[in-house]
Order: sequence, then C-alpha cells, then structure tokens
Amino acid sequence: MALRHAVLAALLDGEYSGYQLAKAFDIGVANFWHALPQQLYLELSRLERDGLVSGREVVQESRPNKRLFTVTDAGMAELERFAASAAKPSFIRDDLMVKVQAVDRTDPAPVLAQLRERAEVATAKIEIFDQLLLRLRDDDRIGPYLTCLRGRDFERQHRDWCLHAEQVLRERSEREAARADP
Amino acid sequence: MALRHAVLAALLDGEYSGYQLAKAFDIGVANFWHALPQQLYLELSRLERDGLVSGREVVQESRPNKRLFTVTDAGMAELERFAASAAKPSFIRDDLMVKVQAVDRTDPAPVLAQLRERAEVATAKIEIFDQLLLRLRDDDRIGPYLTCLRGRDFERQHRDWCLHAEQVLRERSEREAARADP
DNA sequence: CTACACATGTAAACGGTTACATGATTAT
DNA sequence: ATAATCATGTAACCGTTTACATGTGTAG
Repeated sequence: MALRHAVLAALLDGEYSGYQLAKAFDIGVANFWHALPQQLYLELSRLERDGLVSGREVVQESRPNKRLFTVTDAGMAELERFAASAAKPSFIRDDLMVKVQAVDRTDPAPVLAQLRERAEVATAKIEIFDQLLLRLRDDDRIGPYLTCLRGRDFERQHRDWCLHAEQVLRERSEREAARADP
Repeated sequence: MALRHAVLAALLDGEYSGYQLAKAFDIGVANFWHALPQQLYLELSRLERDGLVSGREVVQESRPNKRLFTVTDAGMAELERFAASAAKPSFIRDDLMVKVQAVDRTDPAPVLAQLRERAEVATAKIEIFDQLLLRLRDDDRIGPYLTCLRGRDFERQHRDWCLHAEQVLRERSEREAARADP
C-alpha cells in the first residue's frame, strides 16, 4: 500500500475533496505520484474507514455536495511510520522511451511527432511549476517547495532531451532518405 | 499491455535469457521501465505463446540450462504498431519524494538518511551509464544511446537534488534544534 | 562454509485501470 | 448547442508483487 501515503502527504495542505485531490494529482503531486480520480475516491474511502482521515459533508446549492477530508492524528502517526521506513527504489515507466529504444528498427516518423508533443507538454508543466514555486517560496513548509523544484527541473531536462532526440533522429532519417533516393 | 513492448525493445540487442534480461532491466532498461525477474519469465512465456519471440534451449553442463529468446517477424510488426500508437503519459512513483513532501510534519532525520543513500545509489548508476555510453557511441543503433543519455542525466539531476534537499533540511533541523534548546 | 551468481518457474494476494453510471451549472 | 467544470462512486478486468519452490557451481 503506497497511494495511501501520497494521499496523506497531499492532504497536509488542508482540506480537500476527492475532486480537488484529483486535480492536485494532475499537477503538483503528479511529479512523484501518478493516480487516477477513481483511485483517489476509493482510497479516500479506505482511509476514512481506517480512521486515517476524516471527511465532512459540505452541502452546496448550485453544485453537487462534496466531502472534504483532513488527516487525523492516526493518519499523522501513519505518515511518521512511513517516513521512517525503508524507501523503495523509484519507479518509472515511459512508453515513449521504449519507442526511442527501438527506433532504429521501426519507422521513426511517429516517434518524432510524439517527441515534439512531449516537449510541448513539458513546456506547459514547467510554467505551472514556476508559478507554483513562486507561491511556495512564501510558504513556511519546505517539503512541497523541494518536490516542486525537482518536478520543474525534471520537466526542463525532459523537454531538452525530447528536442535533442527529435533533432538527432530527424537528421538521421533525412540522411537515410537521401541515401535511398539520390 | 506494455511490459511486452519494453521486453521486445530490450531483445533487439540480440539473444537474451530471462536471467540476462532481468539484469538488463536492472541497469539500462530500468531508466524507463521497472520490472521484476518473475515478471520477465512470465512475459517471455506469453510472448513465445503469442509468437512474438522464439526461444531456443541451450544445454549447459556446469550451469542450469537456459532459454535464449529472439524477436520474430511478428514481434517486429507488433513493435512497429506500438511505435505508431499514441504514447501514454509517463508514469512515476517515488516513495522518497512523498516523504520529502510531508517532511515539515514528520521527523526529518530518517528522511535525511534516505536522501543521502539515494544520492549514493544515483552516483553508482551514473558511473554505469557513463561506461555504457562509451560502448554505445560505437554502436550503429542510436536509440539505446539516446535512452542511456537520458538515464544518465536523470540520475545526475536526481543525485544533485537529493544532496541539495538533504543540506537544506539538515540546516533547517539544526536551526529548529537550536531554537528549542538554546 | 558462506555467500553470490546462475537459472527458471508457479500461485495467491494485491493494486491499478477501464468501463460503466449520473447529473447540474457555467462558459463559449 | 457544445464543451468544460463540478462532483462521486462501483464492478469487472488486468497487471504486478510477494511468497513459494528448487538446485548447482564458483569465489572468498
């Protein structure tokens, strides 16, 4: 069980609904933990059942009602235990890298397009992180600042690599084309 | 299904046994795909059943027999299809980052220790990648070179971030200690 | 004589993804 | 009109991890 701890850590910011958490996992938390909204709703229910978070119903009129969650003392104790336990090695899975690994034996054209698209996505993320960093500088918590910093630098490097790989592969395939059709 | 394609891409290097593949997934491939040995044995069986790889038994005397696998034409076609399909966003999960995110509310000491350990692991990986890069420069395949480059740069940045985070957190907790016990 | 490298697998338990299900309000 | 945002969940399926299972040869 591990999504559990990512959710608890994210809830340290304050009260969140499942929906709001899902958005947080789409931006900030997404740097080090990926999760789908359905997973979060489920995990919040389990955390509540286990007494690690407590939810309160907020009745709204022009919107559906929502449930806001906060970390309980038991939840904090669980986080403390987690922080002191041995960390598993980090875990990465990236389809695009698999495609690049195999690109010498496949058609490079679709890979080139995907590298460019990735670079654009990364650029957008960098901007979001830069804005988040400005806000986090004035926060007294250092943890979110440090993870956000890592997120931004990761995306920068990822963007640069995508652009570099795209250029190298484009030049290669142009050379190939010229050799095949002189 | 996705481990499938990572295995096919890794097998482009040549013949591998499950055991050898597991080692490759521990170093090179690990940059963009994480998998346990048991998973690889299982996936190789499935790939063989589906005709995407073919295995041949190699009888050994002073060691247990092994099965070496190569990608078939059908496997190459599958890789081609995969390369042209839309790439899922990359997927990351890192316990240590979760711990750093929450560090303002937990005891920082074990997190500091884990950051240092991670930095050391990263340093070791950087050396391995540097050596791999030297070999790959003389290879006519560009894909493995590009992914290895990304792996090395990722580990460098990760190491630097770990050391930076460790320093910042250490200074913080020393200041806290001084304030509590003047 | 202890640990590590070689070598392969199965079964049960767990976690994550996809598809399904619903429905109001607000902005373009 | 259409799309996006708000808002929450369940069920079936699939993939991953952990535990189990076995055995030889080589190096320290």
